[in-house]
Amino acid sequence: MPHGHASEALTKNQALVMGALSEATGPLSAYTILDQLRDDGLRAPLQVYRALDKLVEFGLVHRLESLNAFVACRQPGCDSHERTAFMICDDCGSVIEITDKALARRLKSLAQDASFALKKSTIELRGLCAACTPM
Amino acid sequence: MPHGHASEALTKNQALVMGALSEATGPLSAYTILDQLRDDGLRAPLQVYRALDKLVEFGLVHRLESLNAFVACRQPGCDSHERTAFMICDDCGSVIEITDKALARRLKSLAQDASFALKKSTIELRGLCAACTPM
DNA sequence: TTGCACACGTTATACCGTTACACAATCGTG
DNA sequence: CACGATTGTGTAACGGTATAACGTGTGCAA
Repeated sequence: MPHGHASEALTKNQALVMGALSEATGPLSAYTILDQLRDDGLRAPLQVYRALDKLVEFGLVHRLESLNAFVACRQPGCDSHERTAFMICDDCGSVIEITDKALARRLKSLAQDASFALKKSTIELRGLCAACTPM
Repeated sequence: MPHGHASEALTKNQALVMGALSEATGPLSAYTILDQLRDDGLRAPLQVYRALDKLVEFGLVHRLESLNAFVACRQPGCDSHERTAFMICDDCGSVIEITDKALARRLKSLAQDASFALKKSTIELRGLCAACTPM
């Protein structure tokens, strides 16, 4: 199996959760995932949360803090997973995932100015996507 | 009749919740606030959440999405409340509140590039503050 | 073999937030 | 003033989010 994270050998539960997120068009909550996977043998929240923890760790899934939900990573390279920004449409729920070097630089610089050892950035922009913006 | 900002005439519950947050050294969860205010007559979560909603609306309090907690706004001017960034120490829980024009500009620009009508930015940086960073 | 690391399964519980309903105070306008 | 509209309040019940504390099984390395 080629390159990096994306080819981790996932366990059964991890694969099930990853599958649910990959097929979804938008973010899913852990409990929504659980409901979708009951027929596949998942019975308890913890089974989903454990899988999600690993998938986030592998860089395959992002957690959206402002939604308490999760999305599959859509980035090609999937690097800079810790500096990804999201635009979340309050109307249709769609999520745009972006990584921007200038933004990352600015955050890094701000952290340095404050002597803050930056580990992870949560950047979630709320508003209306192009399709949902009235003309 | 909201216009001032910082000197709003708060209702009783709002003042109680604001007081709890102002005295705290760090973020408080809604339930922690409730516990602290039981002796002052607050009995139910909703009383706290209603006050918090208003305080956030007034710009006196920030919600930290990645903590599910709330902090009193420490900014002098308290403008640009929708574009504030936070550095949250994973060790001691302290919160540094900053607003940065360059950062705000970059986010606005990214949103424009995506035709995204930006309403609110959630920017929460996790890591270690200066005091908690090993030398 | 023994110990360790890790995934898994289950129950119970804690924590976060809202819905629904009812009542009181306030305020603007006719 | 009287009326309705708005806003704040109080309570109970509930639903959504996440973890604690058990215990099991497996693979692997010392």
